[in-house]
Amino acid sequence: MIKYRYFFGIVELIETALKEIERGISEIIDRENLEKLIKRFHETGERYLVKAGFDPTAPDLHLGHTVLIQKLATFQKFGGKIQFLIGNFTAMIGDPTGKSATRKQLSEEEISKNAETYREQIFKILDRDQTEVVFNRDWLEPLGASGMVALSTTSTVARMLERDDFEKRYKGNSPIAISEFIYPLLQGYDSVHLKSDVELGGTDQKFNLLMGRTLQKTYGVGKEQSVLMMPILEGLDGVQKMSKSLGNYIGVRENPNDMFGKVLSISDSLMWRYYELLSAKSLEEIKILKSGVETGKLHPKVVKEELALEIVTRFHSKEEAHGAKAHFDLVHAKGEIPEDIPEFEISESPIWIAKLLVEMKLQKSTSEARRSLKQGAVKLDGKKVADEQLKLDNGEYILQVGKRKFGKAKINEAT
RNA sequence: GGUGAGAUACUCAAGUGGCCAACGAGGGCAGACUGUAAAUCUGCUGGUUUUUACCUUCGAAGGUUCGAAUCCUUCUCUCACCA
Repeated sequence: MIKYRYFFGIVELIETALKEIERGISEIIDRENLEKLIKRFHETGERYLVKAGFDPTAPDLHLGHTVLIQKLATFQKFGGKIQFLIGNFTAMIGDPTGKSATRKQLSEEEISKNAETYREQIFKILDRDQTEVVFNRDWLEPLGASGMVALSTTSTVARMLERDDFEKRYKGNSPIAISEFIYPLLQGYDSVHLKSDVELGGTDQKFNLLMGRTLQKTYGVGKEQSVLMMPILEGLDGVQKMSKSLGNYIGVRENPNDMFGKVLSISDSLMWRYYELLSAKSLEEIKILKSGVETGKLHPKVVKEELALEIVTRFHSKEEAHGAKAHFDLVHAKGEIPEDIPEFEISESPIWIAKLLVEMKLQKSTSEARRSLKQGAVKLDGKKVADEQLKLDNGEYILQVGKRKFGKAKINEAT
């Protein structure tokens, strides 16, 4: 970046940086501060500190997280040094944001295990040299009870109740744990300790992010962080946010076939949202695709496939992405049976088909299996099963429930 | 600490002695139509080696009754108001 200094004026450089950084964001607080930081970088080469925190509440990162991580990568290009904060302390409390109920607490082992995988995964996107991975237990634990009390005097219950989700729960007679009040304070204190210049988070984090500014002021850090909020990526259902606990997510470590299939299963309208927040394509290119679909020149499915290819390529490889597409076409478009379906050895013969489906984990209970059979949702070797009393003898069979659940059964009577 | 209200299936929410495995809505699953999209229509949505039957569920444990999600007692938890 620096070398272009000789060709462009500094004002243009700052403008370019800001434009890139602001692409797709939902809100920025204290933009002037950010501008100053970028300017300082260009003049002196001094980097500014950009913090983003993640609570290791599940073992894998998903595409929702990568929206933020990609923005961090953008910051790295424009003079930001990333403070990648793993909330191994705050995860024990559970962020109350957006929740309608108190979160379950996680055990220490779970948290540290999850934290480790986070650390591995982020460097698929981030530059290692400009990233510092920090754990908030390192300073929150030593804070101790007295430090906590001091910290909690900086805010009031009334202030906490300003928050929508708390207010709703409070009015709706749902419980709010005291620890949940502590959460924003701790997150804010992280910014005090790290002396962050910028903090990045989801829009739903606004309250917590602003707490960082407030506390930096209260504790006399000498600066107040700019706050950049990213929109929340909707999950596969298109309604609720992508989240591990809701199960509507695409994990970055999922295999290419699943990843591809999941992207293709999102609705057409949601596809544009994913393009906006996840694609490396420029806004211009996306606009062209969109108008192509609107005028009927492009089939939406083709456009969606392109998105799926891009995403799979990012986390795997180009070859694997095309392999996944081929697999998808074979299985779904042509209605054929995939080759890598789970196999089960069954040692009971003859076995009632409903029971077999449960053994193969294609159905949860024989009652459920029975219902599926009645509805004609079960296929045996590609043919619909009409007889719900059917029993199968020794042999190999391919079972299918609905469109997506497959399994191969090897029935061998125990001798 | 006192008083009052409440706890029903994945979620919300009916049901106040038998017609209750429990209305309805959302969600989910499946079928039709499609592009494994959306929208729409239809069916299902506690369990059981077999289902016009049986078993277990309405915060927990006891009790009354031929019979309880419904009545009584105790307990646990939540909320509100008061202090």
